[in-house]
Amino acid sequence: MRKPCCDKQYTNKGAWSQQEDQKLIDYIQKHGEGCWRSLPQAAGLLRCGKSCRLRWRNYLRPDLKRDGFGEDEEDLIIRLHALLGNRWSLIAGRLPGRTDNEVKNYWNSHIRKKLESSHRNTGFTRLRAEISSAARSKRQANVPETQVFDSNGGKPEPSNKSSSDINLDLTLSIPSKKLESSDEN
DNA sequence: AATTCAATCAACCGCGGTCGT
DNA sequence: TACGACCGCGGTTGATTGAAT
Repeated sequence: MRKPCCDKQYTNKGAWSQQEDQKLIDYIQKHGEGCWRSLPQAAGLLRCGKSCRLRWRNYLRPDLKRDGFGEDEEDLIIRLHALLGNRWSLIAGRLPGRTDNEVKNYWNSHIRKKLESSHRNTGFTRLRAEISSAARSKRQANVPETQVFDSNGGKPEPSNKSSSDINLDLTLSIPSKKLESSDEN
């Protein structure tokens, strides 16, 4: 049987210090993202692997954008959320340099309120209608709302594409590479 | 200037799927 | 095949910061 991933008795919790960050960065730069279970001990960190993974992926990764969300990103999140629901990791996968946690936080703190208020006014109404109609046509084709991959190799149906020029191709791929070629980022 | 409240975001928790023994 | 650990994900919490009073 496997050993437990960490002994919680001997792990730190809470905010990460600069030294901890540096240890994690140094270790991953040398050895890459490997086994999170053994990483803390190997890197000399008193953290559980889960915490290291989260810190790296949400904050320390060099390819992360640290600036605010742009309008196009916000628009894309709204559209993807309409298609995927709360599949934050999938949504983040279409946004280079963004993490699932970041997208989730942004949705909960900004977009949700914006959409709620726009329901009363109009702002996003047209967009929402567009999204709903796309979702409706998918349902009519007997595709569950969150089932965006088809059964033959993961390629989405061409008809699932919205009228927008935003890339809603949900084929599994390395997002940054794929988007580098199609986006201006 | 002090206090209160709301917004934001990093981090934790628990669950489900996958994989190793 | 069963059991249990690992990994990744989504939901939630708590600390911090800024605005309002």
